[in-house]
Amino acid sequence: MKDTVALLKALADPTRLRILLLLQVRELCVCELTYILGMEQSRVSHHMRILREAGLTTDRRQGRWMIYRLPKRSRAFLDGFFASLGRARLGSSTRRTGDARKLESCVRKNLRGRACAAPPKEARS
Amino acid sequence: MKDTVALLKALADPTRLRILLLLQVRELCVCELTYILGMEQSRVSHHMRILREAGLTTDRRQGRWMIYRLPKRSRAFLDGFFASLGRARLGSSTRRTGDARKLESCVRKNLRGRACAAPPKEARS
DNA sequence: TTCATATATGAATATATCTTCATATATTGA
DNA sequence: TCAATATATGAAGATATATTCATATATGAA
Repeated sequence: MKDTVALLKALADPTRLRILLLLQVRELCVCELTYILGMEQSRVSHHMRILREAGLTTDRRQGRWMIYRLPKRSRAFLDGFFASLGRARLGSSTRRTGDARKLESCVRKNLRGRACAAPPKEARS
Repeated sequence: MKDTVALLKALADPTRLRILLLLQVRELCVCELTYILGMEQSRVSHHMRILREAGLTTDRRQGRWMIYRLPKRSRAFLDGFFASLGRARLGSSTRRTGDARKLESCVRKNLRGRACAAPPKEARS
């Protein structure tokens, strides 16, 4: 029960849901998430800690970047979990916030280590 | 997204999870829940308001009692939702807390209107 | 109407969670 | 080694949530 509540608390936050939806598409470093979410780096890191401690994500260091991803078990769990919520609830609203679009631009332009340092809440120049 | 987060917040609480698991078995009035959970009546009522506003429960008045139950849609939703969490997580721990046992004693002895008034955190005399 | 029971609710407090700021650590490259 | 970049983290402040206490409302029965 305690574990379940802890897991649900980790999931019951809009920022963390956004992060999980993004990680379903692709593994991401903190600076990419910072760029996509338009938030401060420390804020993102704090959320990543909560996700990690809930067992939802794993990370590995790659050079200066810390890469977060969904391990297989989380991926399977989240598929079922989001399905139980009704995927219409989440998928569409993600696109609405532009997360998906920004993620694509990270992928396309390989922004890691470049636009990452851009100030939050701004589009890249 | 906002709706989803609100729903998850309603679910991410141990007391409310206990209540939902109990309502999966049987509709219950507040005094029965107060007895089973061993909590103050106002505390239970506050939680019931949150569950109601999240659309998870409905209620009807029956005499002096307010009866809460899971409408069909919630029942279906919760089946899927709990399944996605892995039912081992919840079912067993509910029995451990004795909720199931106390619920049975409510059912068996038809305690509504009798043991309901018993002070919380005590077994009936 | 008056009393007892069942429930709801506002307000105060307690507690938990989130965000921000400052700063520490780790890595890379000059 | 020094500087720059990427990330983590402790602490303070801000905000949200939960609990308790007092009290209001509604019902049924005497």
